[in-house]
Amino acid sequence: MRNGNSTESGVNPNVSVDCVIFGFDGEKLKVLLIDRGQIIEDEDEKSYALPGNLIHNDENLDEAAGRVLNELTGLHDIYLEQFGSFGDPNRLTKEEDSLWLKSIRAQPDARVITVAYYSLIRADQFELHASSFAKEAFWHDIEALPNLGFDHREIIDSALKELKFKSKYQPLGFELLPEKFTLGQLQKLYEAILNTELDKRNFRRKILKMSFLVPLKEKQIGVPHKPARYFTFDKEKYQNYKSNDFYFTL
Amino acid sequence: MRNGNSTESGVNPNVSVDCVIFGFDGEKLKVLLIDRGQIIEDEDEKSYALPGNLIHNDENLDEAAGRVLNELTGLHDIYLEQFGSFGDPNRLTKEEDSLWLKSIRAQPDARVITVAYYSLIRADQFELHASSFAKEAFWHDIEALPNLGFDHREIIDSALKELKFKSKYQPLGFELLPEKFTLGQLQKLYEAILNTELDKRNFRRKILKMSFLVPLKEKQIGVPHKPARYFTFDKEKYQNYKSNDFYFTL
DNA sequence: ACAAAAGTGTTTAATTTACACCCATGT
DNA sequence: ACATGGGTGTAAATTAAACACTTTTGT
Repeated sequence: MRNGNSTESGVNPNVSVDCVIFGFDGEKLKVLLIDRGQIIEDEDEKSYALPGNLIHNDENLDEAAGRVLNELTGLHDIYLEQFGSFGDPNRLTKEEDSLWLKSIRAQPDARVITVAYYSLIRADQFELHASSFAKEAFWHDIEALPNLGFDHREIIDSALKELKFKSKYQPLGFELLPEKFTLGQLQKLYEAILNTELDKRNFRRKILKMSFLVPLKEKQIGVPHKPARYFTFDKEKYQNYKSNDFYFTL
Repeated sequence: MRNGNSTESGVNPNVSVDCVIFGFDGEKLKVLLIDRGQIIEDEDEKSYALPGNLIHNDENLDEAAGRVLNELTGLHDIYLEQFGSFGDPNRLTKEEDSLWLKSIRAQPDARVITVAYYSLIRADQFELHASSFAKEAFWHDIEALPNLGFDHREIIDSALKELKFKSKYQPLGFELLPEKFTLGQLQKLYEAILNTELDKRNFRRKILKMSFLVPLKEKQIGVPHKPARYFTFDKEKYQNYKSNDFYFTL
């Protein structure tokens, strides 16, 4: 069967990483996709992909994920969490995908298993700069995803499931949130992830009881309503919370 | 750097699977290890390993894990759950490990990332039959592990963490338990995993309220105390429970 | 008769849920 | 003045925690 010989120096032909970057714009959840710049005869057939690529032999998996994400989208210093590996032997066999692989890979038919990572960032706080084989990097609504290459739909579904799970069973990490935020924004984020509405008073009470949110003096300015107080994470207390396992009812 | 060329037909030189099989003997948690049969000058330096090996190019990861586990230990039809991938470039560089790899692998210096699986079974309900490069397969107490090759210590720690987490946040699956069991046995299992003592009455009330445990007519026989009723899982109700996410306070 | 684990309820404390009004700001 | 989201408390229902005695069997 298909198998990998190494010709690209230091690139491992059989192992890739893929990044599912969730973005929150204050209202809705998005995913970061790339356009591989293929020219397709039938426009409706156009497909997009997650930022991902083969690993190098001298880097570990986390490093590879960070590097690949940076190379394709310009994002850097994003906390990435591994959530699964996908290795169906047929995951690369869509017609379009294999054409595309032929155009960029030394061994386009090699068996590839991919290690998948996810993160959650503020969509509007990071600039995207597509490069390498990414013609464009852009946010797409998490509902109604476009055609995706490979098994990337499945990978996104799996990442979303993981994100939902994690958000209920442990607090969203400071890694995943902007330095300062209002409780309203935080609630909207949880609502977007869990796809439900939450009671404002109960939400605030519970999230504050955990006491790793610290109020800042700063408040919103220029908003056409009572300005909300900003909060930030106390990383130490947050770590304590994370190590004692606990549950979280919103 | 080290990189894989394929010479073993169909074997992928860069991707392996490792299985952390937890066994419960009614009292304590064990892990299934293999003896690779190395002759070591200094007996104290002897090291063991998890059952694991390279994948084939025509099988998916779950299949590979099942196959490899069977080849090395004789276990078959064990439900295996993927919980992480390990890919430090230096994970294969212990002196003894690389000697051993030279003796069994076509490309002993290839970069290998491993996809790890775990399971939990009754230690006394399965017969072990070591074969392939496993000279012996045996249960070892989870406390005080012996020297282990590669990064297998780290992989076991990670699996145990996952098992603890899962056991608190969703019920242990029927996949992981014998067909019939008493509530006392089930409680002992939870106590072994969580490494705590639980209140008998509270435990029974809570676990029964979930109602996927169904009482059988059958009771223990030959025990020198009041015989306990056997229970079994109702798989349908259990699946419902699993899909609605929920929490579980023991 | 004794040892050993099975089986069973109640009381108290903590947590969760549902719910409505005033406040500060920009336009 | 009005529209917008911020901010706040309480009562009722549910859930969690602590705790002790009787039962059934084998030896």
